[in-house]
Amino acid sequence: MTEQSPEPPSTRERILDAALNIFSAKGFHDTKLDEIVAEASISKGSIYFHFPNKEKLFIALVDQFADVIERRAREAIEDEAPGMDRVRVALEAVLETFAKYRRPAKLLLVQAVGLGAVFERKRMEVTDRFALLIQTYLDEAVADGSIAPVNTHIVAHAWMGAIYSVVIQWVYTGEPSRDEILHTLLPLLLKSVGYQD
Amino acid sequence: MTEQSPEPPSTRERILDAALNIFSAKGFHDTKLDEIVAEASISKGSIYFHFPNKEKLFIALVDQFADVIERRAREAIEDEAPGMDRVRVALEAVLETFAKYRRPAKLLLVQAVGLGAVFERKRMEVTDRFALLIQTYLDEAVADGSIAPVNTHIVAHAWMGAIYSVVIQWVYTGEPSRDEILHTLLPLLLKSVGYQD
DNA sequence: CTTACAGTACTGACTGGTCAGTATTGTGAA
DNA sequence: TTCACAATACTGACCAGTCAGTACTGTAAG
Repeated sequence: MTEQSPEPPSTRERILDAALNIFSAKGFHDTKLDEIVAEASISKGSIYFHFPNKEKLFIALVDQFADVIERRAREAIEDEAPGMDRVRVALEAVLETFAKYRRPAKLLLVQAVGLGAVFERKRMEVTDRFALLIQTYLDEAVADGSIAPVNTHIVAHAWMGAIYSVVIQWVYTGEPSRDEILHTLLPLLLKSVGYQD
Repeated sequence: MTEQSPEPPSTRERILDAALNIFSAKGFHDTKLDEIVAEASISKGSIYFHFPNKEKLFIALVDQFADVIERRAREAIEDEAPGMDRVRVALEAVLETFAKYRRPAKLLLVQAVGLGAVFERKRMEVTDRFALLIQTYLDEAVADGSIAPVNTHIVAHAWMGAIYSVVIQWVYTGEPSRDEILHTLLPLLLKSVGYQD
């Protein structure tokens, strides 16, 4: 994730890196802290120095990636005028980001689901955050007449699910390709609210 | 699920019932077999008489509900002529079924995700099964000219994700209502491939 | 009909491996 | 010598899975 460091990565970063690798591959419960210790070539004590427990370590990774996604989307629309173009570039940015980070994508979209109540809340928080982001821009587009009025709340969730599902499929199989996704999914979503380029 | 029995439910059924309740509420790992034992008023040994282990018990529930969904979809299209109408009634049937069975829906869409490798395979199996079903009917619709040619594989996965996402939202919050979902999501999906009633 | 044996369904106290988390000690920089 | 950080050995709660035993039903031979 953080690839600008010229200095050797800090212990904390090495833990996060290793944790990301193993959590994303095996899921939360099947990952032993001792595996992370081995992968990162650090000690168990270090993990508990930098993180209060296994759960918080996992959630730190989820938050980290959710932040990246949201930041990229916001950066992308920065110099677009309000309207449907904003929606388009935001979607492009999100899809690009997922495509670039396969492991974090799997962590967020697959491994963070179906864990107990604590994680459920986190998952809903992230989901709502993304859905609201989409909804805001959709509402803008409705307001300025780019698209016809719709229940943007449902549309936002439907879009999110569509993206998630296709990205998950890609995470597992490598298919469809990044380009195919962009060229099929993007028009599909835009058409679904009656918008054509 | 099986509501025709006049006799008291068999032990096996009581186990499945209790397991559904608890698994769907707390997830796989946070559910103790002893809780299922208490809820079903049976003994721990009984579970192991009827099921080889906890994992298989969970998967039995997943399979059970996946079968129901698929059966209802197939029944619904039975006397529709090929074309986009089949797609529409199948979607309606699936949404109705999810709406009718909230707990199994949560089990399938949330609790069956993010568990280890064994469950991953099962989840993909179910996902592919549904996606292929949708894809088949979409291909029919393309073939007979109801809609323009598209990558039906991607569309199928996108639709599934859209449905999942909205249903999950409904499972947790009760919103949007069954009717709202039908009246917003269904046109949304149909429009996404350029089809209008 | 009754006794002996067998098969099936179920019980619940017990066990043993696992693994998150802790206690303790080590170390090198300021 | 202090303090931030790291290494290691250890603990004990937890819980899936086991198994010896009970209950009940069937059945067939004497």
